[in-house]
Amino acid sequence: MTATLAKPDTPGIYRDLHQRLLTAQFKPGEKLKSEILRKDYGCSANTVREVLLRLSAVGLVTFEEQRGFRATRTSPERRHDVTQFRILLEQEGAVLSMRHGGLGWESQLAAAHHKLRHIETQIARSGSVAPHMVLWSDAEWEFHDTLISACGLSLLRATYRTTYDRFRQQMVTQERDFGSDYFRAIIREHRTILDAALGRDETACRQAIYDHLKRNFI
Amino acid sequence: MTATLAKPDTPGIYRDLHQRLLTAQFKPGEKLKSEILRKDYGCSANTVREVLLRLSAVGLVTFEEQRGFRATRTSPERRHDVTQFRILLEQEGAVLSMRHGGLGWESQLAAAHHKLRHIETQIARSGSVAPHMVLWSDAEWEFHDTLISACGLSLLRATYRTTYDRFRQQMVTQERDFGSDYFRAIIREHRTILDAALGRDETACRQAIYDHLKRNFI
DNA sequence: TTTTCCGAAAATTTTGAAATTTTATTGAAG
DNA sequence: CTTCAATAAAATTTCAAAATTTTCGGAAAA
Repeated sequence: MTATLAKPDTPGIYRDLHQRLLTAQFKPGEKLKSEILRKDYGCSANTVREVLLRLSAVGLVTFEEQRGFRATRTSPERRHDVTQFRILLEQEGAVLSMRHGGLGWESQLAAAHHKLRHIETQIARSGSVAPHMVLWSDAEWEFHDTLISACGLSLLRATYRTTYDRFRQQMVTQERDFGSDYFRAIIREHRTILDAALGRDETACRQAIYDHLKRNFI
Repeated sequence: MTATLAKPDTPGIYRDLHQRLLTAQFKPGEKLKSEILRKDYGCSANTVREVLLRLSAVGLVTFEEQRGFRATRTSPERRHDVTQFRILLEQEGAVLSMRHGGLGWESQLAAAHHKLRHIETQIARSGSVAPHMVLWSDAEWEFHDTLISACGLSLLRATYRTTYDRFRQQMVTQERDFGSDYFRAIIREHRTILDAALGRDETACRQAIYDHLKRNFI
């Protein structure tokens, strides 16, 4: 994979490393040596350093002065932390969206949910996630992002983005059963969130978001 | 000021620039040219770049691909955004602290408030903030940070730190009356927050935090 | 007058290598 | 056999300069 990029294209290197970190192509805590990555991408060590510095800004990479970069470690504590914070941001963002969002928001949310549901149904039927993984990832993100998109706070939304990515990074290494049953449950949960949001039921929406994510820290 | 630092000490440069950004020593939107800063600190352009990259990660500096760095702009919209987000994080953090915090937390909060109150009283008496500015800044931060310190979510606390700094950056440029009346009001507000927190009154605490910050976006 | 297009100057990004620091290895002493 | 120090190797950080891109100014065309 990791196609050798034509020219020292920093944004491209960033995207590629970002993707690799979110799909567990580095073991948690694994050292990210600029010398190695330099060869992977055919650029200088400094360019790699710059990208790693940016990735450490969003928490996917851990930086320690004078001792380089590592893929951020995973642990039950981190998973708990990132999950709880994600719940908090998503709940508050969703509630604000329900207050401020208009018909446009409702439509976008319904659209995002429709697409997500379609993909998840396919996965549940086929029983295997792998061939749909990228598609599903994008659709899942779009649904959750749309949910909070009308909150009116760009900082909340930006923080949610990085938190969502950290969440993914923590979970992708977790070996769990992603079979049909899992996805059938997920489908129900997304539907419940959608209904609560469109019904402007704040308490129900908070609960639905919690229920959707609680399996990740119990 | 900006003492010429002995050796290429990146953390020191970071702290100094951080401080300068929070005390409005750069105009909002002002270009931060590595060539200039390079001479200020007697280091290479690359070291400056690295520091600016890190500052852009916490939002104090704005980075645009191929067109360098600027002190983050201020605007009514940004002030609104950062204030609302700060309120949200502080309210949630405080409520969680009130649920999880024990006697240790109560003591620390009381201590932080005592120190803050002492400094604010001096300022209100003397009528001028300037000579106490650094002291007050530190004490104010410590009080608000302690308030949320028992929330149990390190990500919330870390996000609050950067949000608090962004808030400061947005506000320092605002020419307002920081006379005795202002500080007498602030003293009351901090006291109200303290009482609500120690009394474990979640609704009152939420309200007190809101009242403390609402002047910044109305 | 306004717009567009060149070329010069300025600024940013990237490089390759030197300087510094950390980590690993080896061997002597307890 | 373990502990510690000295040294060698490896990795990170910094530098100064080259390569690239943007910005600025003025002339030509509309």
